[in-house]
Amino acid sequence: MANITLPFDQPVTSADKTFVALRKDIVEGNLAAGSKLSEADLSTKYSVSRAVVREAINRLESSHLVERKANVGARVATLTIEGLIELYQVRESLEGMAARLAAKNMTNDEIDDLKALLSSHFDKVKDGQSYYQEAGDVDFHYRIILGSKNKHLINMLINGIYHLVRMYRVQLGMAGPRVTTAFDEHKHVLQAISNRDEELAELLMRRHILYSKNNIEQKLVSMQP
Amino acid sequence: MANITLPFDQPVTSADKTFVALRKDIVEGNLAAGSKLSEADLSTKYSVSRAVVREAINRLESSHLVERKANVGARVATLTIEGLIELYQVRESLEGMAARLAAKNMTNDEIDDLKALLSSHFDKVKDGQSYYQEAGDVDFHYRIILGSKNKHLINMLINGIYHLVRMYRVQLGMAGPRVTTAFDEHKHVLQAISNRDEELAELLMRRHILYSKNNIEQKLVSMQP
DNA sequence: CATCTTTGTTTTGTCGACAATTTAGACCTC
DNA sequence: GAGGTCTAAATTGTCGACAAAACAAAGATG
Repeated sequence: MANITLPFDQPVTSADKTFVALRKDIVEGNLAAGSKLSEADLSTKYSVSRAVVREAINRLESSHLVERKANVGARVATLTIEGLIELYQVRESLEGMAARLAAKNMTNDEIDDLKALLSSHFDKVKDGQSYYQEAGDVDFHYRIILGSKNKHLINMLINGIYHLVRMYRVQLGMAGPRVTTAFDEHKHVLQAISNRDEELAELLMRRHILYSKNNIEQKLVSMQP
Repeated sequence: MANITLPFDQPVTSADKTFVALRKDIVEGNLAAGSKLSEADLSTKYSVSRAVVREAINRLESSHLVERKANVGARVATLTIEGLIELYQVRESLEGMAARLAAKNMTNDEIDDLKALLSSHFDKVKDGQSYYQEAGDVDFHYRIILGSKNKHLINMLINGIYHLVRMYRVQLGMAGPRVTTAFDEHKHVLQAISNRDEELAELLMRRHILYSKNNIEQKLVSMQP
């Protein structure tokens, strides 16, 4: 079986660090959505040369977090409802495939681990700790994506789309309920994977993401007319 | 022939041109798969500074055409059967979604245009001109991808995956038949889109790509044991 | 003989300066 | 006052030089 090169390479070079720092500031809204990114300003702000800022911005562009025009400059991506919908369409497609491949390629050990993780989530949900907002959900999806063992898929989702999703979540404040239902959905997806039912795993994952999209969309239109 | 050069911004800056030139040389095999990309060498070869070569390489990395390690350098992507399979899995997922969205979002005019294009293909196939190898197929898929009207999807496929697919096609010599069957598959996809049947459009597109993958895979294992 | 260290070379990473382009505002024309 | 043209400022693009890290070859040590 093809073994995957490790997913979490940590930042080593200066451009790496600036990239990560910038990404964090963008995702968390310290750099406002839609605002201009002046290379000179960022250069002084992060205490590095303009060259490394440029390289960082280039990578941010590949992550869909900034948009760039030749001879004009870069702007932080703007957040719109249409954009969110488009993003979730891509997610539905890719993560559905990830679930399908996970049903085929995850080892039994990996599946067992994931079951343990999910049941630890269940304990916390049961105890009334309404955690699950973020970390738990992300962790579950992460493992399935990695379980697909598909290099392109992993890279696109984890280095690409994922951070943009988080940017939407953070800045539009998706705390929301949907805790217990989402938990059940996760359980069913994992059950399908455990049964090696590729078709069902994909179907359930797609529905899970679709529900999630509808939920968020509904919230947004209700508070922003 | 309606060989449309697409509504994508053409290279303007020097780094853009170098990026396009490098991409071409990689896709067509002038720079061997797996070979090392020395910044200094490329700098002299393309008569630009090392800075622009670096920027071009960075973009090539986002296109999955080169792999890069910090403090070590960049290598042209290597072509393997596993890699090809993974690539087609992603294609199946994304282009399936593109077809679904095209069934929803393409205008009637766009659909009519595509019908005209396809019937012009039919004439050529009927006349025995075994064209269709490349341009026709690509053109058809392109239009559906664009018809999805999904920015992320379009960008991922056209700026990303697409060139890697072409690299595989060129370097592994996929001329192959599969002309008439592929043509029929295109016809049926378009029919579903015309009927605004999203579900069927996605299903048929996924099958079309899956068949294509199986076809290529079969060829590869027969000539490479 | 194998292994580790050292040292010199090559390659990548980072920097500051200059060139080219865009942008903003003053000025002119009608 | 609207519109256009020109100049000046600011910003991005490109370059060559230096710093730091990886690589390779020779020598030292057990």
